Amino acid sequence: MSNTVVLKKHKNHKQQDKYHHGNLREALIEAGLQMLEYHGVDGLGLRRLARSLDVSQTALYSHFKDKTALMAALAEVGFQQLSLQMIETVTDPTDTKQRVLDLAEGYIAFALKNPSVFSLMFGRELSEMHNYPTLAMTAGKSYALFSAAVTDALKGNEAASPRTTTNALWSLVHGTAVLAVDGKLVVADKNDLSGFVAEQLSPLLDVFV
Amino acid sequence: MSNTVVLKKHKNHKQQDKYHHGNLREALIEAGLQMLEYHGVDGLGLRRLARSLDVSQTALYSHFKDKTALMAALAEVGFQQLSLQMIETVTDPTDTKQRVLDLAEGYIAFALKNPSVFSLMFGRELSEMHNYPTLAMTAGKSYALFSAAVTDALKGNEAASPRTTTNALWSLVHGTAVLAVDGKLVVADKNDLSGFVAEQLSPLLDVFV
DNA sequence: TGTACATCAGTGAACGCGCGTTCACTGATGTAC
DNA sequence: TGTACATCAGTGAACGCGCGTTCACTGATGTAC
Repeated sequence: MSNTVVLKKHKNHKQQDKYHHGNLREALIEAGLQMLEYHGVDGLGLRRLARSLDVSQTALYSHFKDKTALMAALAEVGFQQLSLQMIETVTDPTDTKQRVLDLAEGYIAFALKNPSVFSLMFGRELSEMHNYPTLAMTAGKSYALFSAAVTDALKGNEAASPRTTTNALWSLVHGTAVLAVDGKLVVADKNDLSGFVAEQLSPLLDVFV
Repeated sequence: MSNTVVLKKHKNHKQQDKYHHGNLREALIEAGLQMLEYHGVDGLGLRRLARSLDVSQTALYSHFKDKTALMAALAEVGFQQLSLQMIETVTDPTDTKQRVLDLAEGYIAFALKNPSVFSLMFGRELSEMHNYPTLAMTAGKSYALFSAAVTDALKGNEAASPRTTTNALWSLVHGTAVLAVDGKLVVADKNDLSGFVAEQLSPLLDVFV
């Protein structure tokens, strides 16, 4: 997260905490992400959120212009976590094909773990993403991560266009994620996601061989 | 559509029409599909729908148990139209590889033309799809259409599992549709969808060669 | 043929709900002198 | 060091909104006799 939690001095004075929260922006984002997963995108309400933090229902207007701005912030954190999870799933960075597969697995794992944030990140609610430049940038970084891996893996294969191949593979991974989240593709063994991903993706991955 | 429009006799008596609509169920579905596309899934409201048909806001309870039942009906019609569009897009049924490609194009064309119905069909709102057997069946038919084509195309390739390959290709097509609908993949020339689909899918379609 | 009647599609008022946003405000803070 | 003050995070009441669903009802219909 770009906005790391900073404990203000006066957090020690219990009396004063009742008025100035001191950390409301971060608290809103954290609670918002949780509420998103518990109650779905439709269940994310400003009043409900404020209630859950024991704060007046308008307090958040000191930190976000409106509901959309809050959602954009949530989506941005989502993209940061997505990138993180993708990177963390990479086992051997030197094996270019395996790297693509691992990034894909991280992508899908994130979607399964955070289905509502995931759908907020890619859904129509925030289609005016260009209104939120930092969100667009953060989303771009996630894409670049995958794009770079695919391009690397294509080295030596002059026939395939990196851009087209990236988009095709991204579609494949994204489609798998979406269908798995919505329960249309069943992940047999939840503890062996990498097995599922490999099986699901391998028939089409021979592009690289 | 399974429920074809039947003009009742009394439709000729204008006086009486004001009370008995005579065709409300079909009218609700038609108007519902329209409202879905105009105002999005969240914009689909029972009261708004009733208003648009000049009917009391509770009239629809004579035809649908509740809002979810109406949405299930809308989704079912969606799947019927999806199947139709897929079939209509097939050019040469004997060319097994081209048939897969054409069905995919029909799938994506439907999604682009009916983004909100599409997201209703696959979204979480109706995840209790098993509560609506005819919906599940109709959805199954769309899947079977694609599955059969893939299986045919794989004839002679003993290595590939039809089921796994179907799911992988479906994910690819579905992912392309979703990303295109949400504006993450840009369709350059709207009048040449088949070109876009071919370019987007071809790098991964060598499974069949 | 004419009439009594059951059926049921559609009415209209009311229920209770949660929502996003505005507004004038107040209390706590850190800072400049 | 102590005090006046600007800043601004958070308050609380109020706005107007649309929603899904319930209920007792009524009007038009087709049918059985």
